[in-house]
Amino acid sequence: MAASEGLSIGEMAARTGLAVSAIRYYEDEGLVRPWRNAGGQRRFQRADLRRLSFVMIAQKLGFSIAEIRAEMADLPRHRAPSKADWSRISVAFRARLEARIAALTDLRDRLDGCIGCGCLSLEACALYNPADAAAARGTGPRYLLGDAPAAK
Amino acid sequence: MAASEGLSIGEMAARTGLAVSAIRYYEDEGLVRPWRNAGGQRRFQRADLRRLSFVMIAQKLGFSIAEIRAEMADLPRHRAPSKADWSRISVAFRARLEARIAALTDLRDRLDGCIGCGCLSLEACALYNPADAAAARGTGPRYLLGDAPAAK
DNA sequence: GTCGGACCTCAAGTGCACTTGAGGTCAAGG
DNA sequence: CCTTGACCTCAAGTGCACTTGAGGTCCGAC
Repeated sequence: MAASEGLSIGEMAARTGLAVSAIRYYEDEGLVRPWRNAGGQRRFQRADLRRLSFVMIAQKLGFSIAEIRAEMADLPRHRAPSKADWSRISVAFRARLEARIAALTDLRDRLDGCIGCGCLSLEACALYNPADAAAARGTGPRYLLGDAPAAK
Repeated sequence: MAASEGLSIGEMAARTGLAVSAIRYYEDEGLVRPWRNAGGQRRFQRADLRRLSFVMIAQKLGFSIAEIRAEMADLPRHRAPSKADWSRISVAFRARLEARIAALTDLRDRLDGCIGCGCLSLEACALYNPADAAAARGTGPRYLLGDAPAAK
């Protein structure tokens, strides 16, 4: 039971609540980088629990995998991230979060004056202009609240 | 140019900023119900501009088509909805919106104490429990912030 | 040593919200 | 009357975030 043993994918799944298949998918997406044991099975660092947790939270907040990958790019690849590393991420993340909350609140405040009144015939309503920008972004489901998905 | 002429799908697209194909899709989904002219082309009421606008805003807020359909179910099907109809919807909608904002704010407040500290090893962190509920909901992309998709 | 469960890969399927394409019909201006 | 562009239907494709399945390997307990 040396510290170098690492956690199996099943243990990771049990501890995070993620499906095993989801964790493998996240590996494909570059969000975690387990090593392999002699038999070819994945072994995870304890710190990877945090990485996956971060992924889960960010997902819940509406960030795409690409965005999350970008957000986590600042974490050290091969060593367990320190408390300071996570704090740095947290600051950037919090800013995005604040922006999202502000956008929602703003929308809510305009909604009262907008949906109830006659301006929903649009042309003049400030609510739609941001939507137009999103509409120009091609196929697939749109990203929420106008945040551009992080490229590549 | 009698009032009974109605708007073509192209006009609707131009006025809402939606793609023509998206409007047809929304019809398939039951979000608008245009009638057909002699030649089989769709004709829309002016009030449908509002319906589509509502769809666009709700989409931006992260509601699924099914949820939006449920939300709009209270609107009169065959007559142009009155200001009172829209206000009713708006109230319900605003409540969902408030809940979403509250969830985000709450999450943000916990994030500071959570991501920066050691608790992201989870097991005890209040952030994950809601996520577990979402994980039980089967295939496909998860809905944001724990709102259940409207059934049917 | 053998058995079952956990693990592996790779390909294909799923759900949502659309878009694109093929192959045609309709309507308004010249 | 004829053309051109807007419109029609229906089937298939797309991107994201996964899951499911087939077919096989590994490992820990008995």
